[in-house]
Amino acid sequence: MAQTSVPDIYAVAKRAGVSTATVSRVLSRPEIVAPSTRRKVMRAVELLGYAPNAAAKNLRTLRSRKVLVTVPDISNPFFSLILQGIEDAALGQGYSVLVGDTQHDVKREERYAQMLKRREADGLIFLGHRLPKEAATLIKAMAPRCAPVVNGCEFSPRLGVPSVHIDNAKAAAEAMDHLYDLGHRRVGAITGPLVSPLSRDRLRGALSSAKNHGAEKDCVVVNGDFSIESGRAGADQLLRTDEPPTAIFCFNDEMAIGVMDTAKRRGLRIPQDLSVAGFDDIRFARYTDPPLTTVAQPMREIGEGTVRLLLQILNGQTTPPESITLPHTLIVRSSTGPSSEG
Amino acid sequence: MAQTSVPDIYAVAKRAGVSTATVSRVLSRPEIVAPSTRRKVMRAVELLGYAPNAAAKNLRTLRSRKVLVTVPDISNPFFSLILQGIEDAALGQGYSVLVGDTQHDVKREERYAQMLKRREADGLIFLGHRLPKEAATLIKAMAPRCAPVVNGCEFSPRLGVPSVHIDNAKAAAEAMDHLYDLGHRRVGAITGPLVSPLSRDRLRGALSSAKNHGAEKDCVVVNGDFSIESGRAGADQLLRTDEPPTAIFCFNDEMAIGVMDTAKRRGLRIPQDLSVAGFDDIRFARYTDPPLTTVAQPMREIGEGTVRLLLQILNGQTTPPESITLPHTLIVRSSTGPSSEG
DNA sequence: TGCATTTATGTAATCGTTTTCATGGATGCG
DNA sequence: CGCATCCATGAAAACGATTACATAAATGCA
Repeated sequence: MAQTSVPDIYAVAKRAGVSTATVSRVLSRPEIVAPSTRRKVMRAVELLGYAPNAAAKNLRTLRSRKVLVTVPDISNPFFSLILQGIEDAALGQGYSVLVGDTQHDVKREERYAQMLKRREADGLIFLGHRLPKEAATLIKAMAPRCAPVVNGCEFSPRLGVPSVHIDNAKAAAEAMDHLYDLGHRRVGAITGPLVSPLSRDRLRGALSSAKNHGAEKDCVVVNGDFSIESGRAGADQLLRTDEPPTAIFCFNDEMAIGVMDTAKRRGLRIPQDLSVAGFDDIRFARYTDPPLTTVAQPMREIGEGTVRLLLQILNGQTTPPESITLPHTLIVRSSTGPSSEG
Repeated sequence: MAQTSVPDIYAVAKRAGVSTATVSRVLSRPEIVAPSTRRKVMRAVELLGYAPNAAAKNLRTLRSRKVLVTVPDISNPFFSLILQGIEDAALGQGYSVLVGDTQHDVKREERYAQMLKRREADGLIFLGHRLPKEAATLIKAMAPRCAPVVNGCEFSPRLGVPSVHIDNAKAAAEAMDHLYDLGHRRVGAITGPLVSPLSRDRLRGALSSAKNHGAEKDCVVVNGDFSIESGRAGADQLLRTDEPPTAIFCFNDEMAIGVMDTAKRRGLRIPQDLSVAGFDDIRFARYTDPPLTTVAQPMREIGEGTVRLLLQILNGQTTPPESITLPHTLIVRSSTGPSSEG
């Protein structure tokens, strides 16, 4: 009694009195079939509630119309905004997004990359700094920048993969310049993990600014890992010295939040006693107390850009795409102020 | 010269000197094939770098081993933590996650739900409050709670879909009780969109607490939409009255952040002049200034729970699963304090 | 009107697996 | 030793679409 089974293309063809080829054509290139048949078929499709089986289609066409995105930590607002940009752009192009939260774990990164080989996805966008081995193999087997693999945020020419990113060195230098311009001399910096090119670039930029201001000797760098906790630890380390810095530049906003928290607990006022700057401009940066001076990255645009690059590769009509550098902006709020030592 | 094409199961079979059936068996149920053959096959698999084509497998088995998750806004830390729980649990069970950021848009919700019909995914976990039409059809065609559709956060018996959630009414009541216990009498509440059962439940709980404390008349409710901005607007509305509330309970943490921001701008001290409580305990709640009193939800566990429910349905061995209510915790930090009017 | 094109449709091969069924050899048992 | 079972394997039929090729009808043009 109940028509339980899912209708297939044969059911539609039969119902419309045409062949399956025609049904397929109506659904994919309606313009090549006669209007009258088109209507017949469409009616049957609607009547039966038919939708083509994705697996069959993928098998036949050898494409999945899916993009795999590996992200170090979805719950990190920085990454989730990029992801949103990716998802949005992908949807617009008829692709859907498979996400892999790698939790910074190599094993998981590799596991997800395997999905490429299974043709579970047509391409990979990875947001970490490590290129999975599986992807590396794929790349070596193809012309440079022709493998369907794209990076977001990290830029490293060695990887042989196009990426979308900002000029991290320049951005970091601008943040430091801002602190020096306010009259600070002893400036601390809390980095991210230095295995990532992104952190190294920022460090390079920060140090070059210090040098430009003749303050290299007074610039002390401690390593962090982008967590609030490590911002705290870094602040403790920097502030317990005899001549503590009067300003601290953190390589992301979370660490800056940790720094402010620790500084306040130590009775320091921000920015009067300590200026703090961050990086990323996550949504909450403007609601910290005081609002955080930080470098804004165009997260959504980074995400959208990676999709654009990937599709260029997948459609493969043009020459292999170049990496894209997007503009950043230093946003001065009230967590930074003139040095009280001036 | 270059062995460019991807190896298929025939290549492996040939190389190992067995049939494709055997290769398939080695890969899916190794224990049923003789150890010697198993080794031969595995060697060939590794040599050729073979991985079974997902589309072919899906087509043959009629399962995709994918879960579709629609989330109103990935960049919202509340949802992204749930998503992380989902992703984690799914990976553990050999499923991967297709994410759909719906941006609260019905069109997009429907569009994603279509993927179920295409068998792009085996099941749907939706985190909003609306059940997509496509899913509703599916549900009606099956026994109650047997369709592969599960909800997270929202509980509404009417939907006919199991869900994982906390007891929102009780949680809201506890938050309000806490304020009344501190001696507050004029308490404001800023709700979420009242179309969602979750907000309605919280409102019910909040009002019942007010009633229990004989403070119904002094409880004023304004509507918000879970954004920081709406928290600000709500605060303005509540605070510009003649006898403003001495405490405000917000239905999420973002709005609480907005409220604190506005209150400070108006020169109020928190908690001395105004107590503020939130809901969710997002990561930043403990780093606001002062740290936010809020109701903690077990986001990861909610995510994991939805996967468990969904897999129960998909494996369909047991009876259809019941909804799950997880425990919440009121976390008292320093954004709430005794009423100064006491 | 007759022939060359064009247009609309159908037939059937194909995508790469899994799995049913059949089969031959090895094993267990009296 | 002979028969019943069991085990390991292979041959071939699905799974549900797309599309190259063939063909018949419609059209254009002289």
